[in-house]
Amino acid sequence: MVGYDRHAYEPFAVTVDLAVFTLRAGVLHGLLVERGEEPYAGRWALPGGFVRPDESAETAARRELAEETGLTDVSALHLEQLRTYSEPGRDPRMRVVSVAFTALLPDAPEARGGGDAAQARWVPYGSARALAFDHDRILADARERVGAKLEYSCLATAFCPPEFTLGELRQVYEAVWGTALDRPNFRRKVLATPGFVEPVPGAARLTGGRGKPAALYRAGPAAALHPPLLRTPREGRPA
Amino acid sequence: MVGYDRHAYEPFAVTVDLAVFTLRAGVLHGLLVERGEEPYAGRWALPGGFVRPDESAETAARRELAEETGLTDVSALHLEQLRTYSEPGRDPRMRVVSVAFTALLPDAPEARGGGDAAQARWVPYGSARALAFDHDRILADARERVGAKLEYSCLATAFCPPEFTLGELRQVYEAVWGTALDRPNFRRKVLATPGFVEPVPGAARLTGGRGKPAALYRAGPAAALHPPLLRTPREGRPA
DNA sequence: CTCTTTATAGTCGACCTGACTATAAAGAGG
DNA sequence: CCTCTTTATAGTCAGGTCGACTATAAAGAG
Repeated sequence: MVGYDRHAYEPFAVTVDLAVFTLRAGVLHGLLVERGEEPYAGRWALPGGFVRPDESAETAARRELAEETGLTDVSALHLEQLRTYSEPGRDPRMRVVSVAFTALLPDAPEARGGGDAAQARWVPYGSARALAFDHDRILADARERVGAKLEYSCLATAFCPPEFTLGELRQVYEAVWGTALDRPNFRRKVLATPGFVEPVPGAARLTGGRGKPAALYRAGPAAALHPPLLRTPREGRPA
Repeated sequence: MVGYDRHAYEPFAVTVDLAVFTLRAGVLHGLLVERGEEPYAGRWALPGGFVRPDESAETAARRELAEETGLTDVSALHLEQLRTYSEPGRDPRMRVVSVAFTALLPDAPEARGGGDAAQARWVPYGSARALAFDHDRILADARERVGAKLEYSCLATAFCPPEFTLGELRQVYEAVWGTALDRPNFRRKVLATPGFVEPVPGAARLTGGRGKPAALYRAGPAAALHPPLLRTPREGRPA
């Protein structure tokens, strides 16, 4: 970044795009909005919008998410920069550089449209196709990144409510990776990792559906998983 | 990215910044350029510059690196997006969004200044302090990212010439991690990972300095390390 | 009451890893 | 020439991790 004044520089439009994931009934869903205007009017796209002059990209991402989806506690969700997409021609009208983010949500409030979005909807990841711009690729990149981070970080708890069972935590891995995990082994691994989860002390037990009630856990203070929980595909029902 | 036409959007300047690393005599070095103009005139900074209207950020990164350092075979080096820095005020004069890249070089040709850089120099990582703008942070983020990627990818070979010894490969890990590794264990691990390295067939043996001559290896086809080579600090001389 | 589903405890063997010993092959310096 | 140092490489050994698997407990469905 040397010599601003020697080269003429062209102004760019800078936007943020958000790949927001959640789990609904054990299936990975992404948040999409329907475009109301050209180009790609009527097509589904990732939520996002322009960065304002006084904002960082992170701030803009939280604002746009709140505006377009009606999510309230935007300050609490897990937000992480994915990468920046800058290919010329990715927007047919002008030169747009977009900083993409990945966000993870525990609960899935039915999204409402708002702001610039005609409507917003949670779509199963496998059904999110033919999005506007290069958003197919951004969404795929985001899923791959999330899958990789599950291996060596405690990111999975970001998909869970404040108190959760180990079965719910396991479903996060199974949904994102698309593989089935051995229940006892998963339990042993998670409990053996210091700071990953900690039991809810009040002997609280609860369950959603059938089966033996499960103990509740909270996310622990750890951020990284050492050693990691590796993705080793196993034949069997893909969750 | 919905509704370009409803919100006024402000133009931004978009730049690239490069954190370029290499190994010289077993020590991690970063590439810095001296700024010739205000602001931060005379201060050291990361190489980089403005993205042109017809370029992607990746293309701009390779061009700037060639211009400012005289590196010739820019197409071969390992270049990877780090993240984008967009805080308002990170440039005192205007709103600049910068896409940061990390690059790894095997050999370290003495860098020459050029383009906008008054001069370019390889600086030991520990001595690269008080850089212009937020480049201290970018450089630190880049080193941390490289260190993490050494664990679960075959990235280390990007620091090595086409043919290298396992001792040279081990020095990469030791220099970036700042820890000493057990020689026999490192060798066992690397050779046990399929596709990480493959022996140079022609019974070629060579060495640089003292000690028994070492066998030569080439980078293999693998990109990921499964299972990973974990960073487990050990007391002893920090390389 | 039985079947299904889920949670949880535990076992067993293969494999990985860290720590360590030993041997080989070069240069440095007397 | 001899010895010391340095590096490469082979191998050993014990502890730990992990995948596969069995078993038991506790709930709901029918």
